[in-house]
Amino acid sequence: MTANRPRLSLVQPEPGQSRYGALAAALRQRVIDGEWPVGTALPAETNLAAEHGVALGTMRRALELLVEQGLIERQHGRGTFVRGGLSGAPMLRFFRFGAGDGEVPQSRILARQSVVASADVARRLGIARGEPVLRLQRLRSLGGQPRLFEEIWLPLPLFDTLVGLALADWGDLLYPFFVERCGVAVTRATDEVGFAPLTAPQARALELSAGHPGVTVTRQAYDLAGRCVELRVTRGDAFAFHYSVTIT
Amino acid sequence: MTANRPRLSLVQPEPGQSRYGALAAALRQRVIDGEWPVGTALPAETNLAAEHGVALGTMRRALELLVEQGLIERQHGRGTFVRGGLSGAPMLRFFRFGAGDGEVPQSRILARQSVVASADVARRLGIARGEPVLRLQRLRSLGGQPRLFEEIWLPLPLFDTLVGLALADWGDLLYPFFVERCGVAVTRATDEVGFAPLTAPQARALELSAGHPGVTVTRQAYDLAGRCVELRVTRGDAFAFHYSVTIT
DNA sequence: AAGTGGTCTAGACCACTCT
DNA sequence: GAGTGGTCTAGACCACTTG
Repeated sequence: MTANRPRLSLVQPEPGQSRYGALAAALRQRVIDGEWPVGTALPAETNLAAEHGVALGTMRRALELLVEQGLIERQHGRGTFVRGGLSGAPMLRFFRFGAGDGEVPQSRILARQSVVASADVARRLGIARGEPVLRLQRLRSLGGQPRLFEEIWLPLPLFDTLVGLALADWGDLLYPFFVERCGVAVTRATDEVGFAPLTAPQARALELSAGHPGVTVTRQAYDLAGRCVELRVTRGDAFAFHYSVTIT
Repeated sequence: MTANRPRLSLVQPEPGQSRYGALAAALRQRVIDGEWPVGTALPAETNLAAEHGVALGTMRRALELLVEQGLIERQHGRGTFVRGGLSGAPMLRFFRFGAGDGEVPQSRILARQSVVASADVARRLGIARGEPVLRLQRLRSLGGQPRLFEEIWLPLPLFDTLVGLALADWGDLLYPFFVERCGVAVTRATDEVGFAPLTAPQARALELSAGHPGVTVTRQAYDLAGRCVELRVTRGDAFAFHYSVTIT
């Protein structure tokens, strides 16, 4: 009988790269390939070190790197786990609305269409112009009061399941919903914040007057492999906007 | 003759604290106490380790902590240096002005008064209400065009030298100026961003019309020891506002 | 009690900078 | 070549979690 002992898989750092850097890259790839799904535990560090034929300290250094990058999470006495994607309602960190502080907003899809990507949308999604995308309009409310108006573009082969799904089955938070229905985990996003008066349709959706001062947050969201999987433009009342930064 | 050999100074970690954590705290205190001024080099890690009677790896861990905290900077082959305070024109990262991109704005002090701190100013500066402060109004321009209007409060025993200093001698950047004239280095700051229409005087200073959409950035700046050494409220044109964040 | 990650040691060797 | 920080090793022991 053949023992199922772990293979020795050596990692060769590229010239100028450290061994722990190469190890981190290799482990990252194995996570991307689905070897350890979100929420599951990696092998113990001693086993990983033995498997790759490096000292324990070197493997620890590699794992620390992945922790810094937000890919994994370590818990003393329990293990090393693959982190899930972004989950909260991260858009709300920009806004302060009177009552509902920390409360999850209700979501309502106002429109859904399959369209072809315009030049601008294609550029931001990193796809070719004319590729099919799913376009959504969405209104988020707190305490019955409309607060955020969103336009969302999703690349289409990837999100096919959402094209026909009954709108009642959609969740109030999109990112956990993407994981559940499409297996897409958002792990990183960039937000760009700007100021502009609201157009008439935007203002109407938010129950404000046309030309009211508005904040625009343009988000590009990426999955583990670095593909852009969502483009979202959110608009809200500029007077409800607030944001804190610490600089060092 | 007594050799000037370095004393062995043991650091006792508090219960529940790691040794490298205690070491980092001890080194931080020595920096605050002025043992190694801004820009100078700390002793080599081997010497520091020997001086504190710990292994090299432990000392390295402590130094890594201080690097993460932004206190020091390490350069391969050169040494470990105490980081200077914030220096650039960090306010400008919020704004995009047509021509002068990356250019240092001209500054003009419009008003300077010694006053007593109001309740709000005192709270934000962390001093008692009624304490003396220096209040400034300052206009920053790019290419001759006024761009930012600032109100600044400085706690007064600390900034006494600035009370009578000829306004012509002030620099275009305040933080390097604070170091030079008052020995105060700003090492950390928090910014809070919000929108509000400009009041008539604010708009006048910026050559805009009263009620024009404005951005307000409220900054509290801190020195090495964690004291708040500046409160600054900056106002500018909302249409020039832009900001990027990456979330993970 | 067994298994996990966290701390600490004592060394070797390498890569970079300055003179 | 001398001095610095960066990498890597091989081990010991501790602290936390779980069955």
